[in-house]
Amino acid sequence: MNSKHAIISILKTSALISEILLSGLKPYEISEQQFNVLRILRGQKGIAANLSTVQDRMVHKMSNTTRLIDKLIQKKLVKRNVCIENRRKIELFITEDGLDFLKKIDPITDEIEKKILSNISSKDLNSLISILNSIN
Amino acid sequence: MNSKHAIISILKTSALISEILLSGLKPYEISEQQFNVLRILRGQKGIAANLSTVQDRMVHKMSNTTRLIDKLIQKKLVKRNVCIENRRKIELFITEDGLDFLKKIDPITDEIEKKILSNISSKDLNSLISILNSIN
DNA sequence: GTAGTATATTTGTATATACAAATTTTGTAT
DNA sequence: ATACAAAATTTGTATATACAAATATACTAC
Repeated sequence: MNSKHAIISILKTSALISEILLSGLKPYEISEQQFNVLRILRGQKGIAANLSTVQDRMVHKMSNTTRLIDKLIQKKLVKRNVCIENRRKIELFITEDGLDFLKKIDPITDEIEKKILSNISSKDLNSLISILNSIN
Repeated sequence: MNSKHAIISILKTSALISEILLSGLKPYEISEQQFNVLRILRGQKGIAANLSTVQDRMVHKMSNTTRLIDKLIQKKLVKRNVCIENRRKIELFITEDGLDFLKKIDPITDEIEKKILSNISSKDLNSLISILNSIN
């Protein structure tokens, strides 16, 4: 009974957050997934990431990360090299343009995220995080 | 700081749940959204639902519910009539086939949902639900 | 009743995602 | 070395979703 409620609450809340975030990203012409990948690459702090690493860390494990990254490369936000030690792998980096781009968007998403959670006490926020983390 | 963690936890948990549910639905060749609409129509208990009503209740407010419902009609799981009092509106019903179909899938999703949340105490489950509901 | 506006849904088209098969490279056993 | 299997990514194709414009009907004021 309750599990059904919980599941629906999680899915609905997530969909709501995605919609709000997406509308914030829209003026910048970047999709939620592209934005997500860009932040993963920034998190690497200069260390190369393979495609499969990126895929593992993505929120949505999608089946076509190659083409998603193609888009980011077209926009010059990401660079792609073939890995020398293992030519099957590729190495992905965020570019300077990519870092600048994120810096521009950071305050917007920060504000959206705070606003969405503004009703929640910080105690509840911590409970929420720990309960959710015990699901994964 | 914490809001970012919470947001990511919600999005990731939701994506995980969707993936697991989707893999459970796959043998039945129905998408998560189609399944969602079907359950909304069942919830109407025989009362007609308009397209816009369905859209409002959907987890993901998508822009093309017409074609999603076309698929359900092709499969004979849903019926569509033009509303007589207001010919702009349409009336949607779940069919007997649709009800049978859901009855077949219910135990599967029930089990998946329980399994996903099996680590969570019922006290935590209630906290989770109430915190999430205060976001929407 | 006509014009203008609002409502509800549908359609055209572009983009995104899913799935399976193909490609390229590497590792392993013989 | 050769054949075979595994790993990492890419590509072809089908389906799903997003967005804007179009259609159809109803409502309102004049």
